[in-house]
Amino acid sequence: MESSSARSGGSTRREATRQKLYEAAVTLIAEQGFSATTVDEIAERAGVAKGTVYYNFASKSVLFEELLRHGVGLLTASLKEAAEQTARAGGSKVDALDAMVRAGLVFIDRYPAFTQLYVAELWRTNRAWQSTLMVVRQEAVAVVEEVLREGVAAGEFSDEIDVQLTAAALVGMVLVAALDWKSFQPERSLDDVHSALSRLLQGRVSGKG
Amino acid sequence: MESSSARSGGSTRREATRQKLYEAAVTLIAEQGFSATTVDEIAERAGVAKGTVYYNFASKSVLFEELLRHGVGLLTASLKEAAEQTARAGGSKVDALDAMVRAGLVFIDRYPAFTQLYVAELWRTNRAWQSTLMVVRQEAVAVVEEVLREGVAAGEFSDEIDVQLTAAALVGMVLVAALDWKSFQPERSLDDVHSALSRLLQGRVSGKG
DNA sequence: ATTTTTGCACTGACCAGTCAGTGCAAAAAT
DNA sequence: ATTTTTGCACTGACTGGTCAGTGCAAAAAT
Repeated sequence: MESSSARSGGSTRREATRQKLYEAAVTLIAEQGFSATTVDEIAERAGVAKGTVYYNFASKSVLFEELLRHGVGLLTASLKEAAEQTARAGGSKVDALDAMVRAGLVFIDRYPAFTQLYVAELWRTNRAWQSTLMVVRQEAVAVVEEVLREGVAAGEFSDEIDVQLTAAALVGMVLVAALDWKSFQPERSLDDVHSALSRLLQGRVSGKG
Repeated sequence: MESSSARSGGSTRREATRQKLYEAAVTLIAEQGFSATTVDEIAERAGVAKGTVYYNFASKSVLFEELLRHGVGLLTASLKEAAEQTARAGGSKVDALDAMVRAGLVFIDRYPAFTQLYVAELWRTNRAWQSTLMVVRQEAVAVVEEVLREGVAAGEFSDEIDVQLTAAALVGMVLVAALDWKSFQPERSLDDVHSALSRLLQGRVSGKG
C-alpha cells in the first residue's frame, strides 16, 4: 500500500512533533542533565503524550543523540558560512577567525540551552552517545583547525602554533566567555562581548589603552 | 558530647573514609554524571558499606557538594599561590597570568576527573547545589580578575579590556584546551601544552615563524 | 566506653519503556 | 453516494525494575 504518506515532502505532522520534542528536551536536559530529566517531563513540556515520544524516537538516548546531531549541524554550518563569506570578501585569516567568533556568539545567543548541554556532556566518558559526540565535536573544531592551517600555509600565522590545541583553546575561549555572558551579564550586547573577545584574539590586551 | 572529637587534626579514621568516598565519587560522577551514579557504586568503589556513606554524609547531594567545595578550594589556593609567587619574584602581570595558566594545567593534570565534573555542572540551573557552585566559581575566577585589574591599574594592560569577560575567556581557554589535551592527546607533555597556550595568551600567533 | 563501620534486609517513590486502543482522513469497495 | 478498510499519529494506564535512604544488631577500632 505505497506506505509513503500523502503530502509531498514527508509527513509534516510528524516533523512538527519531533521539533516540539527537541525544543522541550533541550531546555530540560540543559537545566537538569540527561539522567535527571524524565521522559514524562519532556512529553509534558512538548504537550504530547508519553507514547508519542516513543512513537517518534526509539528511546530516550536516541532522542538525545538526534538532538545533538541536529544542533551541532546548525553550528558547523554557521561557522563554515562565516569563514567562507570572509574568504569571498577577500578578508585575512584573522578576519575569518573573528567572523567565526561572532558566528559562535550568535549561535550561543540563539541556542543557549543547547550550548550548555553540549559543554556538559562533551567530556564525559562511558556514555552511550559518546561516539556520536566525538564525531560531531570533530566536525565543529575541524572548521577552526582548517582556517588555522590555511593561515599557517599562507604565512599569516606562525608555523610554530599547535593547530589542534590552539583551535581547542579558541573554541573554549568563546564557549566559556559566552556562557558567562548568558549566565551572569545577560543584559550586555553581542557586539560588546564580541569586541572584548576580538581584543583578546588579536593580542590587543597588553599595552596602554 | 563535646562534638569536637579527638584532638590533633580531628578523628583521622573518619577523615580517611571521607577521602576514600570523595575519590570514588569524583571519578564515577565525572564519567556518568551525578544522577546516573548510584550510592551503591560509590560505596563499592570506595570499599565501604553503604551505611558508612550515610554515616559520613547526610545525603548523596551533600556528599557531592562537599566534594565540589573541597576540589575548588584546592584550585583556588593553587592559583593564588602562582600569582603571589610571581609577584614576589618581581614578575609582570603577564608573567602572573602565565603562571596561573600553568597552575591551572597542573591542577587539571592531577585532577582530570574533578575538572570534568566541574565543567559539566557549572552552567546548569535548577539544581540543588547551584548556589554552592556559584560561590565556589566566583572564588576561582576572582583570582584571575584581580590580576587583570592590577595589570590595568599598573598600565600593563589596556584599560579598555573587559575584566570579567576576559577572565572568563582565559579560564575557558585553559579549561577547554586542557580537557582536549587529556581526552585526545594525553601523551603530550604539560610543557608542550603550556607553551602553546602561552603563545596564544601573548598574541604571538600572528606573524611568521 | 565510645565512635565508627559493617552487612543486609527492607521500603516506597520514581521512571523507562510497553501496549491495546482511539481519532482521522484518504483510498478502496460496493 | 455510501460503506468499509487501511495506515498513520497519537494516547495514557500499566509494568517491571531501579535506587535513595532506613533500621538495626553485631563487630571492629580507638
